[in-house]
Amino acid sequence: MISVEDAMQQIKRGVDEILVESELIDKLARGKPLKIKTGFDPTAPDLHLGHTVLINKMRQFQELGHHIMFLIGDFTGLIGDPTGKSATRPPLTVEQIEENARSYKEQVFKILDPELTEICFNSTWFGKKDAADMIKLASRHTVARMLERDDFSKRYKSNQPISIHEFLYPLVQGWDSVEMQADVELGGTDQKFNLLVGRELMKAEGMEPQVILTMPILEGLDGVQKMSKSLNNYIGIEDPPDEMFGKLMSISDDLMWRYFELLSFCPMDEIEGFRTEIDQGRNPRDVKFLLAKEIITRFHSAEAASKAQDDFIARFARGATPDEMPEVTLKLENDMIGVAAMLKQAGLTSSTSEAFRMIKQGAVKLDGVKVGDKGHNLPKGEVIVAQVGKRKFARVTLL
RNA sequence: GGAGGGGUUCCCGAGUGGCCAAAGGGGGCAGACUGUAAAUCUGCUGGCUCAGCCUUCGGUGGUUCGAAUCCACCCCCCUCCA
Repeated sequence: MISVEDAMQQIKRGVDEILVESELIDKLARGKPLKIKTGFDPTAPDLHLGHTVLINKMRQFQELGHHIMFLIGDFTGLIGDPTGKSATRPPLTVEQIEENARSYKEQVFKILDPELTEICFNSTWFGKKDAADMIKLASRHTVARMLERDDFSKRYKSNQPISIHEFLYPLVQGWDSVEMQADVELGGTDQKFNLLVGRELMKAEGMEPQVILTMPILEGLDGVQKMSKSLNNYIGIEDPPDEMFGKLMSISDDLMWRYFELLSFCPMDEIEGFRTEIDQGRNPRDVKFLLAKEIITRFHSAEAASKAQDDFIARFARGATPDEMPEVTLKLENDMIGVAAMLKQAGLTSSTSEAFRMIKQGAVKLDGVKVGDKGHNLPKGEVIVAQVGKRKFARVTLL
């Protein structure tokens, strides 16, 4: 086993905050595997790289020999998560939760070692609690303390409603730590309050409190807002290799360093070496290649990563059309079809109007030749490669 | 329960009878420049059989030659009071 100092140095990578650091050092110094808890919603997991920041940290602990406890909050899921007051989420059924858990494993085990990961469900202990137990749990915390939480206090001050049961969620999450006897709980920075409640409850139970370790929320492809599906600035871990490659290449150089720190397993001193090389004239693009390949290797394979890079170079560095693209067959009603109608039907533009606009802007190419005439017609029987912008292609057969 | 304010195109937000498919900003898309970078600049940003036509301004009816704009009723949201 490596020294406590070395372990700490690795653990600190990318971390936002460790509370309390000295306690973590003490725990590590005992030389026994620590119980590392991380909780996830039981909602349908469609993980993107932002989620993997946390999972990567779990893996790191795993590599350091600690015991990973992957908690699925199915009990809370059965009630329905109230966060986000605009829409009350429908409670999940037991079947849905089981399905989601299966899906979680499939995705998460691309990073974690299944042999060394324990999957837990908080319904195991909360399912047995009755109303009196819950009231007792509720009595463990005060309203004033709850209002310390930033989003609660903001809502309270601005007269936004806060449902009573929302106060119960931090307590439920905290109690999970008691049941699991967690040594460390990992979470996003937005979870800090909830994680601290876990410490309080453990202390009240006479246990040694968990150390909490928060990870930053990863910025999306725009480099500013958090990575999320709804902002469409994400890279899904199930994205195809070419798409992952393209998305990773499109991030800014600044963001690349951030991604290296939080998404790569490459040692920090090596990453610092890349910085030096770029300062000395190395093309940042080539370093970005390394990042893209590492990530695609993780979620697909080394072969897929190499191929994605080759395709990328062929397509963008040399301007070739990709050899794999959607095949579309259109059945024509007449002998001819207008370009705009064809683009829409082939799914390359969302409407005919948009197709006209794209043509006007010089974004449309057929077999590599720019289309200038928006009234251009194509005869039946043609097979052409249609392109809109730099990235959208389709091989269209007109029947 | 009472008093007041508001619902406009993806979002924010102007517009208070015709010049409004609707200012401005954001976002998005495209083009130039590149490393498909970022930043910057330019253009576009409801739909269609696209120099023309059709449908939009919470909903339904009405006034008018003509309504996002005026009237009636309804629905929803917010603020203050209880």
